[in-house]
Amino acid sequence: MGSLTIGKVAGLAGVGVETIRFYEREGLIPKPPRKESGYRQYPEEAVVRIRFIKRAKDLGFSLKEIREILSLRISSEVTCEDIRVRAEAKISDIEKKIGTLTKMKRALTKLTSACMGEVPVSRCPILEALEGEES
Amino acid sequence: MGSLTIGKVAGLAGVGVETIRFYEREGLIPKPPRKESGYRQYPEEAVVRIRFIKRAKDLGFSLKEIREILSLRISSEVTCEDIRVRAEAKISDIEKKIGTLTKMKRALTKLTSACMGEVPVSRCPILEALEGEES
DNA sequence: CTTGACTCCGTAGTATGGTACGGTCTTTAT
DNA sequence: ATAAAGACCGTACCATACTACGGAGTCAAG
Repeated sequence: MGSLTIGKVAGLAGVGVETIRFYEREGLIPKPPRKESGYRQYPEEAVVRIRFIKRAKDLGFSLKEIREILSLRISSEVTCEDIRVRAEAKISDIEKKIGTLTKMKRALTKLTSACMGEVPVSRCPILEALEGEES
Repeated sequence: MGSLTIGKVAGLAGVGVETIRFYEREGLIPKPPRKESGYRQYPEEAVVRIRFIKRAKDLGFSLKEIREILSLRISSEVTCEDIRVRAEAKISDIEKKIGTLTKMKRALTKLTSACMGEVPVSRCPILEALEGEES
């Protein structure tokens, strides 16, 4: 108990076994301890971590960025100042994404109301909603 | 005037010329009219559309999904009902993304406060903040 | 009226993020 | 005790989204 095989972790996290081995090679998850047989033994936390990776990927973060985000933790090797600066940079990335998504949502909502017959649409509201933006 | 070369569009949209030709092949942007020489002539709207594609990509939408979003417009070929249904599905995707980003942001903010010396952090707040979630 | 920057096209190559294969060893359920 | 299911490994393959190449034609500034 308190230790899962790779297949269990994969099932719980909703990914394939090969994906977990891939993430291990890529340094996104720590190498777990092994049994004498060589089988990997994961703590339950591994599931949480893999689910996090999955979500972050859906949000447009690359594995490289995710690795960076995951490495943001307090340790003796990095200064707090350094962590703060990097975390703040990620926060601002995230805020930008939220802002753009909010605009897209408003545009789509406008489209649905137009479809309810409330407004005649001359141009594409999806494109209009994002006009005049700097990336 | 009112018509741009592919290079101009690329510059204004912040992508390469080859990317635009690629998007055209993939059906993400309409085929523009040509001069007798064969040169593409883009309306200024093309820039807006390409910038939209760029942003949507950053937010984790695939080109396939972006093509779908961009095809959501009122025309004689699709019923309003159909558009409404598809737009609402996209809206709910977007809301989910916003929700997850908001959680990530809160987690990172917590991390920065911890770094300001306010709280001692025992476990990783980034992972904790997303615990117990279903995708 | 030349010359350098830009366009055309098809095809090939690259980076990212997996996914599959296949042969061998381990675990587990009957 | 045995067989099916699952794990091990390296390597190869795949889809997505570009990016580069090369040879030829076009445009526009001096």
